[in-house]
Amino acid sequence: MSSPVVTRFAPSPTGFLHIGGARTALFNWAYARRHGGRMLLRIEDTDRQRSTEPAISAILDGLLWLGLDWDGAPLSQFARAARHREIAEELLRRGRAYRCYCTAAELEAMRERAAAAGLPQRYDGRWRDRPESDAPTGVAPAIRFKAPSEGETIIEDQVLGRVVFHNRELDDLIILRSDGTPTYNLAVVVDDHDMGVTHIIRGVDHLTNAARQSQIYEALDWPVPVMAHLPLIHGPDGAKLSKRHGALGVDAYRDMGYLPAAMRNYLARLGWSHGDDEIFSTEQLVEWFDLEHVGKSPARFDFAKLENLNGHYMRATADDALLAAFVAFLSHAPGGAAMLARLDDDARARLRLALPGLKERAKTLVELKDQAGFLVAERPLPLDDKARAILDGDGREVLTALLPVLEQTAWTAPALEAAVKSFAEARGFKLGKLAQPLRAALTGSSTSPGIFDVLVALGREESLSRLRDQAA
RNA sequence: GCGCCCUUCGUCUAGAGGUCCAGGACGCGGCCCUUUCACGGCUGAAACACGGGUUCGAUUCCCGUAGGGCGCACCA
Repeated sequence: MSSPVVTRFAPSPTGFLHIGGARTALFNWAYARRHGGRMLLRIEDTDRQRSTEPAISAILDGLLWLGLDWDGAPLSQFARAARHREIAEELLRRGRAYRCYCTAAELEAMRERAAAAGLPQRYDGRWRDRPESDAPTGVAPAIRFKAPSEGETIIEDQVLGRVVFHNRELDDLIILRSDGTPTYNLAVVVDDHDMGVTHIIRGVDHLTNAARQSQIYEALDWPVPVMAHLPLIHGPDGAKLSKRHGALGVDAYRDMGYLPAAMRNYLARLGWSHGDDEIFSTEQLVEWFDLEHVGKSPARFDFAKLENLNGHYMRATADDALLAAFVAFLSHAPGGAAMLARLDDDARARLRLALPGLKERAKTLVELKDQAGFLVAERPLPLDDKARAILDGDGREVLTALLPVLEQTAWTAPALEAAVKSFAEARGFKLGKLAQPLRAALTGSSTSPGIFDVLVALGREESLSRLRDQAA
């Protein structure tokens, strides 16, 4: 095989694709692409209670929106339960697993006793060496892995380095539930092996699992994949990411008006670096990505930086592409439908004209939407407080005087600018004194893009009639 | 509680024993540009958690301490 690297992203479909998962997927994706390998997708849906169909599509949609694709069809872990059971039996045959007849209540009591005594809460191995003849009747057994009780299990982690676990710290975990369904650690090992996964890149929350899984690989005489555990993403306060921070689905970021390219760039930079490079394309990411430069410490999610980066991408995106992205954004963004409904071909053409000026100051698509509102707003134009104050001042007077000048001017930005400038000079005004009421009357807002671009974008008739409305 | 992991400006990070009185980016302050807001340019404040070692020399290696995180389910 010429492309030996196989990575996988293995979310459990119990909710949306959150930001940490998105980054894990990105790293797996980048690593696979970097090495000309494949990234597989596996849905860890063995928990039938919590796994849902909507969650699966939310995750797939999230990946697609982010621009991350995978190789082959997504694999359902649940569908492979028979194979997992088969391997559990194999472990039993090899003497590396045993049946445990403990009841839930018994295990609970065991944990409570350990906690009360200040001891580690582990299974005490009471069925480990007990003969089957002791089996109580009427109790369906679970199958436990017979973990080595001495020595150490070592993970040569590509991010963390060598991590040593003392085997006495790791108890005999259940690999097959009493109802015959596999448990996470068994399923993961079997699937990763069967799928030919060579590199496991996931969050550090799986580090302990890595040790247990490594033991299972060894018991099966299977090669252990290369492992890399990524530090988690924290909230701005350093604590766990909560809903009010960034623990949102990627769809929430989409609705906040962030561009996928900016998200990719930001996420890649969170915990990974390539020297001092801050802004880089996805192609560069693929070219540069490595595990050596993934940091070991958790990173805090910083919206301010994401926003700044998004601004860069807004400006860097070609007008037509940005327009397309914006229209797509409107179709699902809160309040976007109303604007979309008013965005006929005519309005779209104006928007396209105004875009170069608009995108300079919009850091997100949401801001773009707000700032482009005047292009499709119904008349009479709603005015914000500041715009109203300007017009209620001497704004109307200025407009009235300026109107005839505009009516006689060629309708291009430079011509309009020249005309307004010479008018200002003749009157002894500062340009701002003219620009402010113009802007207020045309956009209903005191903060907006270049006023001459606005005039052009709106078109001669629309502009003049709006100005007449407000001057009257 | 037990185990494991982490620790450079407020934040993301560069740094792989001398090149570091620690560099970049975001954010923040100032100045410039400017009709507003942005953009851009210049500039300022801002960090090697603490304590021991090792070494001629530690941000960089080792050991503690403190702080933080993750894990400890018949969840994944």
